[in-house]
Amino acid sequence: MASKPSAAKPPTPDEMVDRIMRAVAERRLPPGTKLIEERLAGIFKVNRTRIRSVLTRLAHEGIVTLHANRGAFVSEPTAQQAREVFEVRRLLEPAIVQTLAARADRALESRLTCHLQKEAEAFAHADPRALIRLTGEFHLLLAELAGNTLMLRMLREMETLTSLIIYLYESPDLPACRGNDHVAIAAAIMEGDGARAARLMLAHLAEVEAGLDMQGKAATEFDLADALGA
Amino acid sequence: MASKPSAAKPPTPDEMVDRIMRAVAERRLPPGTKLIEERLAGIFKVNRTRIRSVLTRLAHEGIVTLHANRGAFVSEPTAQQAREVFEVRRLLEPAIVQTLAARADRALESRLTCHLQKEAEAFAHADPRALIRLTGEFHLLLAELAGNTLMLRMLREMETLTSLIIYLYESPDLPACRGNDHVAIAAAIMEGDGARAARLMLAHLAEVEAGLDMQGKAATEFDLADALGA
DNA sequence: TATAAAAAAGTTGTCAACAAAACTATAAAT
DNA sequence: ATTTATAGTTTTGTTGACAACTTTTTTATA
Repeated sequence: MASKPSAAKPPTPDEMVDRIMRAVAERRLPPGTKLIEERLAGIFKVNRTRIRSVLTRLAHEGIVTLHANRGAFVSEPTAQQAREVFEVRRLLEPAIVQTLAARADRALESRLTCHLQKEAEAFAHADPRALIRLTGEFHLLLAELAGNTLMLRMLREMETLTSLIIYLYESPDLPACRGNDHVAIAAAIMEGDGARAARLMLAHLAEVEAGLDMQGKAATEFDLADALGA
Repeated sequence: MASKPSAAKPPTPDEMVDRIMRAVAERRLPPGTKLIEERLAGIFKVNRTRIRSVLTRLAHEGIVTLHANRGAFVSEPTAQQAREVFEVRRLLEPAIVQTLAARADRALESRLTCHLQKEAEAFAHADPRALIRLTGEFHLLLAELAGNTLMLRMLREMETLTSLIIYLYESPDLPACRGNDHVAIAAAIMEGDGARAARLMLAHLAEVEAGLDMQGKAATEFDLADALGA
């Protein structure tokens, strides 16, 4: 009876941010989607003012783009922005796994194996939405286990951006991290081999980035701008 | 006549964010300061609604902390948060200078030498406020020159946090980067010696962090919490 | 039919007033 | 003298209305 009351409690701003971020990460809100304030207010049963602050926050994280007098849209990262995201991730995430390998214990192992099992299940059940979410959350789990909340926050943001980037630039192959990269990285961590874990993570990120085609869409946008400016 | 009209144009949200961030970085707004919405609205000649969104943004960057029904305060980073900031900076900034060293050219050199000259002048004129600002801006200049806007944004945020951290935890010696570290780093960059530049930057950050005393204040806070919880 | 102007609808930006909560000062009581 | 209760003040949180701007639809004209 209490599972889904029609008149639900109003969600906190954090919950709304999370739900929108998740929707973006799971690609239920593709890049370019317009986010109408009143519509969202209706969905969350909340005043427009609240939505406004939520959109401000999302815009600050780059997940949403605000156009003056025109509203909020799910961001469409440019190729340049995409490269920047991967550049930062290549600096942070290898360091994270190296740290984790140095202090690998039972609790950490169980968290990792538990997550990898979920990924395997999603793959086995051919549940692409869950798989997309889980492959992203693997990276966040590592950051969380490393215990640096600042870094976790930054990576959460970049992970969502990465989801948009993959949506925009990936060749049709669906899953971002489809190989067994995650398994190999986790194994290196649990064996305490930090250097190998870091190397594998770097290669993993490079592979994902290499799987993108950053010419197509971004190029047309630039051409358009040039054409109008000339 | 147009230099400072009493009825000035209303500043944009970005300008207000910048001005508050700068005031925090220059320590005119010390940690713990309460930021009263109506007061700010009066100062900027702007509606309270605008101030509200500005404070939301600053809170999202961690420079300001929001307490429900109690308002906005300039953040007082904990020792834990301080360590996290330096951990991330140690990962990003050496990489930045390494990149710069690889593509050092005339334009880059002139930007660097120009900035170092300003630092020297501020030091010579014994202008601590300018010196504090400039030492912080040196790190931002490097990020800007590296051309990664995402990283620049992150470092801007962390630089301001660092200013708060130094205020809270540094032993009485004033300037954060008082040595000639910046000069040495810039020299290594301009000589194209990326490895040395990275090593110097890492040492520089470690030195600044080592100059902090993260026991005192944070310890009392934790003790208080423990005492009340027991 | 195609193009351009004009009207209508929809959405965002701004504001001021009100409600709720927290803080301060004063007074009463132990 | 210290604590507790109470009233008053300040500040934040919320709401609804309206103005300004965009987009869409309709209408008029070539």
